[in-house]
Amino acid sequence: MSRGYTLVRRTKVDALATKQRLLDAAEILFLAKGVSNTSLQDIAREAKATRGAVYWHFKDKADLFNAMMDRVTLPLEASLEFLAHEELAKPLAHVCSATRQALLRIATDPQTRRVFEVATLMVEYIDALQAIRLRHIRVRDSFLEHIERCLSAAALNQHIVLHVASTTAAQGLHALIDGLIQNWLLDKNAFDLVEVGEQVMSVYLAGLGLMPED
Amino acid sequence: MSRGYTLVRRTKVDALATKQRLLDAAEILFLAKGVSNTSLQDIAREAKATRGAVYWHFKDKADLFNAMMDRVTLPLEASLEFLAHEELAKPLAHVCSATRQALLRIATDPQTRRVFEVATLMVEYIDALQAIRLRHIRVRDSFLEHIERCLSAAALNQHIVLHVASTTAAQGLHALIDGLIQNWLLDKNAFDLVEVGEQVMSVYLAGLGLMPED
DNA sequence: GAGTTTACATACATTTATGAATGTATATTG
DNA sequence: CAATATACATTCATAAATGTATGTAAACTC
Repeated sequence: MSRGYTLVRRTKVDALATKQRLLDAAEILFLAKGVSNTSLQDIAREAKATRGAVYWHFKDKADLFNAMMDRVTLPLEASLEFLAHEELAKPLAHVCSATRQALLRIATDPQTRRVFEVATLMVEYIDALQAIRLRHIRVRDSFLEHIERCLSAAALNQHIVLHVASTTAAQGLHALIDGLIQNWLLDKNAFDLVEVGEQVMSVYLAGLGLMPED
Repeated sequence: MSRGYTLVRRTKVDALATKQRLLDAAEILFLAKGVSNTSLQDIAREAKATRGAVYWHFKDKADLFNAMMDRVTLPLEASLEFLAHEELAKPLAHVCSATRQALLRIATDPQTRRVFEVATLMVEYIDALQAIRLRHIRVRDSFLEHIERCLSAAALNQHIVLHVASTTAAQGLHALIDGLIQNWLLDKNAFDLVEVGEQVMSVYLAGLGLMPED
């Protein structure tokens, strides 16, 4: 039964564009209506495509979700990885500026903010999406390791002994930043993320007995 | 068409018991499969009832969800309210012990932990459930106010000036505890919630320039 | 330039959740 | 003790989402 198929010409570049449009649409809709409340139909429509396109590019919704996350988190992880291998003359200043960068990015880059907000507020950490929980844990752990090394190095540099175990110190710093981000996402008018972030972090570092390096 | 209805006797007490069983079932299933992935059918079955019972006691899933939250958070909020009106001879010790209590409760009381975990990881903050987001914000704000008053009072008592604005100081402390809880829920084997909580909090308070009161 | 693959669009079958409607036996009330 | 309300259980109709299967035209390959 041959009925009117609309003329199209799809090159590889077009296909990639379609894929990105689908991911863009997913971001928007996931944020607006929640992940499980958004159907693949919705996504296709928003991207001006059909479910056929969705199923061509992705196995299912979980796969699409993961791809959406990857688009933002993989670059972030890569830059973290880079930072981790950097030589650290001023480890403390390094942690501070890296954190500042992260907060600034979340506060100013719409895509990053969208995806973070989806990941923290608009998705359920069910089995089918366990990849994100595991990745979340993995990223956190490598982040913790990095912070811990920096704090230890800073303590050594400044000839002091941290007031608590370096692992604990790192966990606290991470919780502080993480908690701040979550709270900010919950209500963005409550405070200035970057400003407050810097201040409370220096409070915490002072509490550890560390002096600012700059 | 009169066909075998199973004999039952339902008194008001029974009805309340049924309602509680439904809420218990919801807690378990929401935690295991996520809120939106759990049907009212599932809940009824787990509670050894039918959807008829669910719709009798609750308007819909959102209503049931809110009732489940209320069962745990209303008592918590009440005790917070109580603390807020308490006379504060030792404001800092008070904040510390209240926080300790909270962490201990989350770490040891299964129901509290379940509901917190559902609220942070297993639910999407969609419009239909906006009540929880609003409540979350409301509870946080009253909590922040309380902390801020305590920190200001402590600073006054100790004749010092906080290193940052009291609002900011409170936001940091809250983010620290909140972030710690979230991280612990994400992976309970990563660290001891109560132990690490106490340590990082004292680090933070020291950073503010405050001495322990006890 | 014929064949194959790509990149979708469309159609179909199945499952599933929901809300409303209705049935009904017991409890409660006047 | 008769009437009514309670506390469900059952049934029904509908809507919606998913995955798969299939159609198809343009792009790519040799």
